[in-house]
Amino acid sequence: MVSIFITDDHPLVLEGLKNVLSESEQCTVTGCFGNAATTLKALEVSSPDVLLLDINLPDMNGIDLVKKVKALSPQTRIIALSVHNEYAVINSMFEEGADGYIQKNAIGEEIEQGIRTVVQGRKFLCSQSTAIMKRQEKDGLKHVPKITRREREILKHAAQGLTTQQMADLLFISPHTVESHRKNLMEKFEVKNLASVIKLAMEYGLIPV
Amino acid sequence: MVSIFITDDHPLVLEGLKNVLSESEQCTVTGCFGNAATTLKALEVSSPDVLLLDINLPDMNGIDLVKKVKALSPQTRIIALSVHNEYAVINSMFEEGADGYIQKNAIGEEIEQGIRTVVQGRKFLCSQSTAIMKRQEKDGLKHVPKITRREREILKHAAQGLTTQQMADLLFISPHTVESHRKNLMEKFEVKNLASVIKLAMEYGLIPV
DNA sequence: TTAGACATCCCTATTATCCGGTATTTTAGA
DNA sequence: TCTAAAATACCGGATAATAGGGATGTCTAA
Repeated sequence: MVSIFITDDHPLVLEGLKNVLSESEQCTVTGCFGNAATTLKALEVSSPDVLLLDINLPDMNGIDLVKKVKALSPQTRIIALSVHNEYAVINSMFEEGADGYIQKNAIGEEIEQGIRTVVQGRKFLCSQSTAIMKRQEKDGLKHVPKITRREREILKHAAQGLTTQQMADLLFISPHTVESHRKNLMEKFEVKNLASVIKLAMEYGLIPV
Repeated sequence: MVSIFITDDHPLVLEGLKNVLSESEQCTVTGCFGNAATTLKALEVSSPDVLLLDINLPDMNGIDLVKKVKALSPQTRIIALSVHNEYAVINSMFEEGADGYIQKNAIGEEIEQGIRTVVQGRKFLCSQSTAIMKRQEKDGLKHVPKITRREREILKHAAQGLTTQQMADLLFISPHTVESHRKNLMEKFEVKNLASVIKLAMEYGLIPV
């Protein structure tokens, strides 16, 4: 019997997952959580075989969460669930220790198949994500950029429409410094202007809404 | 007995909704759809009492879809489902004829409550959205801006990082024209630079991923 | 058929952004 | 612990975007 934790902030998805898995003979859902904090707390006391993990939770970003989960419970296989389907996100997830990646618009059977695959110690990708991985191997970012605290701050304010001068005044630093951070952001995202940085950062869930 | 159509591109959510509603004595799900096209086709031949409608479908934006549904089946009450929770989106939905708005992280009971409310001819808002509506009444946009085809095109290319000159070359128009469209976009979104236009447009689902 | 929206084009300041650097302070690894 | 790397901060010149005007032909829905 495969024990399973499910973490998702949408009760409806949680309901759907429980429903799908209840039909399976080999699985048993031993825990359901709505955010990162309760999931991590639960992992301190018990380790399921598989964790179905929504990587767009309100209280932590997916990459950091996967890392923490692996540290707490190394033997637990992690299947990342996401509405997004981007090469960089998928790649980063696997680098951090995820064992599977399934898009949320996948059908129930793929979830079961994913669970079977990861408990055997193999990696799993849903069909749509497999397609993306094949197609986008050349263009686009390879990973979700790791940005610093200060850069995240600049990013947030820039997305709100603040100018360099306004950010400088707000953070008590020189406008040149703000420009420097912005430049680094553009380099990390491999684009030529801040508008596309913001687009990518939003797709990657790096800008809190 | 209240007949219900459900439209959502995530099978798991569909599963969760069906599950929640199957427990209710008064409701019966008479149709499930995964996109706008099949939903509209079904509405041509039958009209449910209530349509639970995900407004972030792959093939049509929510505002246009609600308008089309109302035109096809005026007596059907529409409850919009969305992961987003923005004043402008909610407001625009109601203007287009929606009867309810429920965030996808709502619990099952709120869905049932919403259905009961709209069949009585009243409007329904889930608790989180009610909070947003109260809080953000003053600042921010009142509606999702209606943008033209050309503006949408400029928006898309700008989000990809193209400069004015590059867009002009691509679309065989003068750079002045591109600047004009961009200026109009900033006016419609009531912001002072294109970066925040892109942020808002993404939040509103106006930029195809 | 006629107003209104749309798409197009133009001008001039002003301002912000982008780019190529460098310097100082933290952080983390050997 | 010491050192290398990363993060943070700063500068000046070139380029691009924004503000705030205005104008014209076309298409479209009332």
